[in-house]
Amino acid sequence: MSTGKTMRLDREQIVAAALRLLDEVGADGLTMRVLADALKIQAPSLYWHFKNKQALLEAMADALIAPVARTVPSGSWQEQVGHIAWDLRSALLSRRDGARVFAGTYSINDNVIRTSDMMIGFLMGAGAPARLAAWATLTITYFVLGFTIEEQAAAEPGGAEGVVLDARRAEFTRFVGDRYPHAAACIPDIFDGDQDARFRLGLEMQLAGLAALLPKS
Amino acid sequence: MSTGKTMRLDREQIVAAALRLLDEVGADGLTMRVLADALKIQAPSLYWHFKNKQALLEAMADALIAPVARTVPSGSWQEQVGHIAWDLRSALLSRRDGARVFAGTYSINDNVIRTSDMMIGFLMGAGAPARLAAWATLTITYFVLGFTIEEQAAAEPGGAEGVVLDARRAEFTRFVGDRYPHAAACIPDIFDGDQDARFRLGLEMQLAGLAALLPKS
DNA sequence: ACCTGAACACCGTTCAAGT
DNA sequence: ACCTGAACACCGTTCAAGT
Repeated sequence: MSTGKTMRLDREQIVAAALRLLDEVGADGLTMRVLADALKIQAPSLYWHFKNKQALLEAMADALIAPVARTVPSGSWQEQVGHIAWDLRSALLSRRDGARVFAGTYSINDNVIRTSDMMIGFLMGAGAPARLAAWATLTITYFVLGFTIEEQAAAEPGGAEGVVLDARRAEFTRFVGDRYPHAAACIPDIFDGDQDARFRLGLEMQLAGLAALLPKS
Repeated sequence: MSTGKTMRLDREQIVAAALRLLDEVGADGLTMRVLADALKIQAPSLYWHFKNKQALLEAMADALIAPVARTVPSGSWQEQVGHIAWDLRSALLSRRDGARVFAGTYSINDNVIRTSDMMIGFLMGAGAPARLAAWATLTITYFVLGFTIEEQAAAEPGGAEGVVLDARRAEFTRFVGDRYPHAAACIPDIFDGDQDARFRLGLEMQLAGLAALLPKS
């Protein structure tokens, strides 16, 4: 039970440690040596458990979204699909750089299939043919990933609150100058920090688009 | 005019060479040393022109989408926005790993602002308030990026045609087993290779969603 | 079965120095 | 102004060897 000195490691413990470490050092800081240090082993030992770093990252990605789509949400198909999308985003947000790590592996794992299967099922239940259900599921996933990667990038480092966001806003404003009036008019909205509201709007857009493509019943 | 031996380099030539090299070696193969070799200089020389590799990648990203939104498309706002989206995808497709390189920098550059400005303008012309125009532009950009990254990843290496796709299909099928009937029913559609048709559908979904969120006029 | 020590073939980057 | 040579502090990964 207590952390004995001669405890052998298994894959699960390594993945858990790697995810914990991710919060501390970020995706770029998570090297095999740093992870090995945290586990009090030598870096080559990790290669007994995982054939390479990519395999470790895939296991991390799998674990990251393990909580998603664990229960079957009720309500309209919009509520059901929306529920999974919110679930996925919050799973990715649960670790620093979670979305980047997840997208970087773009692996096929058990939890990703389970989640997709559920979303496809909801869409079919709404009357979508297989083709639309499959492709729309991909499209919605791209949206959630792209959104969350950017969200975490904007939040990034130890810097105080919105310091990164302010810097980017200044850079953006400088670039825009007075040459791009439409973009200039949107600066307050582009750098609005209410991520939940933005996500909700993007998701609404996906669901409304989907509704429009559903065959008339 | 001819390639003299003592020609000095400028940033533009380096970026052009880097993009050319990208097609040969891919994003992972594009190291500072390899690029320097191709330019017949030493790696540290590159740091006179670019403060680091990230800055070089940003210049590449800028150059990559320079052709996008070069003329003002006509037609309905759906056609206008759609035109930019297709333009963006084909610019990213023009180089191996183009979408990955572009997304990886997620830099603010002149061409990105020009493109966004145009799209925002079209949406405002369609009656969207600034907030919707800005956020929808981001959402559509996420879609194009996510889609094209996956598209290029599926096409990837020197392998014959659809060999990577077939391997992934086999892996996917194995994972699905008989536990996920909805996903299983979609396998032919998920691994359908007609990327243009998929892109068209995803784009239609974005535009239909957008239309639904536009204030009634 | 699980881990170490030593090494290989790389990276990006710096810096003094050359022309 | 532009480039080189040499070096630094890292990477991921391999492999024989230990227990």
